[in-house]
Amino acid sequence: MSTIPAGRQQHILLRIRREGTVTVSDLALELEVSELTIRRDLDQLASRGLVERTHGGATERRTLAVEPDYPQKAQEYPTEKAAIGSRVASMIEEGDTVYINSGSSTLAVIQALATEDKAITIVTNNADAFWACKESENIRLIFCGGVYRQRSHSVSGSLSALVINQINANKAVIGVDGFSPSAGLTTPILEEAETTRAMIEQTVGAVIVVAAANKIGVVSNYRTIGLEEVDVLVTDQEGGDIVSQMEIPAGLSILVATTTQ
Amino acid sequence: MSTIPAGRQQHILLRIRREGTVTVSDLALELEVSELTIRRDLDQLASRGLVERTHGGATERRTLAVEPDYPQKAQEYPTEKAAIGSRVASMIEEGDTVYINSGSSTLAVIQALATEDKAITIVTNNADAFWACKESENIRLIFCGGVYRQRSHSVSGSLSALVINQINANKAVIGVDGFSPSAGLTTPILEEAETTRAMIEQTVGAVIVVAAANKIGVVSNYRTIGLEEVDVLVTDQEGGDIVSQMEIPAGLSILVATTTQ
DNA sequence: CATGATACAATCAAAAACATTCAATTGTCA
DNA sequence: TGACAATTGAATGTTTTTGATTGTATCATG
Repeated sequence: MSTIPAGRQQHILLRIRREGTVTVSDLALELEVSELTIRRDLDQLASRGLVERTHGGATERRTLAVEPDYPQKAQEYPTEKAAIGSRVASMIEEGDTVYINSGSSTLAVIQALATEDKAITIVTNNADAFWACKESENIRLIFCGGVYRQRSHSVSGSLSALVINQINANKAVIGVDGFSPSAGLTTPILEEAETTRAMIEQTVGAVIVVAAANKIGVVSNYRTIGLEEVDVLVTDQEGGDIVSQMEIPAGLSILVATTTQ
Repeated sequence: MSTIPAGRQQHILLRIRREGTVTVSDLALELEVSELTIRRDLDQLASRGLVERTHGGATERRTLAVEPDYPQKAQEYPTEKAAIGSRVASMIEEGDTVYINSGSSTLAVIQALATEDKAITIVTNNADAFWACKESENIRLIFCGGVYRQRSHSVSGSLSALVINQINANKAVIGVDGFSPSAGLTTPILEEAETTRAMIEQTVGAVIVVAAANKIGVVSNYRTIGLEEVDVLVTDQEGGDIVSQMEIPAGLSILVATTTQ
């Protein structure tokens, strides 16, 4: 047992990390010093931001002081989107390189992939992908550069295309704001449309579109691609019903993700 | 048992690596020399950056050659870093385009800029910049593309350089893991060093380095640039004391950020 | 809301560790 | 052998750490 401050503090840190909290009196007994000394140790550790001081002891430091709180507003239909997400995730195999653009539906795909943690490469412009993949050891995450847009939590523009043009993927997961037989895939932001189009152009395999029911039949401002270039549409139960009454290209297959699985 | 200094110091290093901390008195007994000799050994090892000196002994040095475990390191010395952050932020003016690389110190700069919310453009590879700037209406945030590294919360590599080469900035805020008169600025990750160097090459104005005291005098694995290319070093009180005893280039000015403002 | 118990902050004196200086020892090279 | 540098340990005063003491703040009960 070290008798110097540094050794004591290291010991305290270990205990806090293992047990979550420690008390001054326990530590004083265990380390055979006065409680006053323990208090001074804890105060020092707290001033370095390594522990959080409490009355009578200390606790583990809460993660980051400011945690990103995006997910809330993005989750409008959480169960439906999660179902779509895991349905799409099941189509991605080990070794794949996948383009995934921005949007709450595609974020659900990233989250599903993150929990499965397969050895894949994700190329995305969705800024939320960072925290979604924070515990996925096997996922290689490549981020497009570009100008950040707060509203969509994503980057886009010519700088993004610069990066995308360097990378060929064998699958693309594309979220849209409008899915229509006549207008094709559409989004309300020009740069987003350009970035999405660049992704699809660099994809040699399946182009998978994810769209919940409230996007089906909708036409937004800017067109990315037509439905002819899409291989699969993954939607929810209600979306499937709407699509079944539409005229869609022959090569486009529809997958309905059921929430009760 | 070797009786020459080198052998003793080797032995000390082994013990520190195995046990985390060592005490002067233990080592003196074990190696059968006076405590004074042990202290001299530890001081030498510390000046080479191999151990961290403490009262009564020494501890493992965490900042050298080891990729930092981000969440742990992120908020060490929060007040000092916040002081450095706001000091640097005051040097950025409306209309500036600023390169900011990754690291906990530079994140503090971004946070300070985010609260001031001036009309500036930030170009960064730090993934935490997204949530840091989430309420800053006037800041234009451009993100470098590239491969994401979880440990440092940043992207780097050739894809980042691709984006950086398109953008000229008039200021650069650079965080480092090592600041040394002889070795210059150094970091433990090759790609980070390359990305940082690319940023500096694209900067026509002031290059501002931020480094807390525990980085001063430290040499890490990969060199980014020499001190001759740095215009300003912003550090904390303790760091200022250390730098004042170093030989630094004439063109490099030192700014000390005080916490008691 | 009062009250005892506990934890805390502030101050001070003793002990430990430290920096500094100087002399003694060792090893090396001319 | 003798000069020289490197290394080591002793002696000095200084700084840091520690625990005792005192009074104050906070907590958990009735």
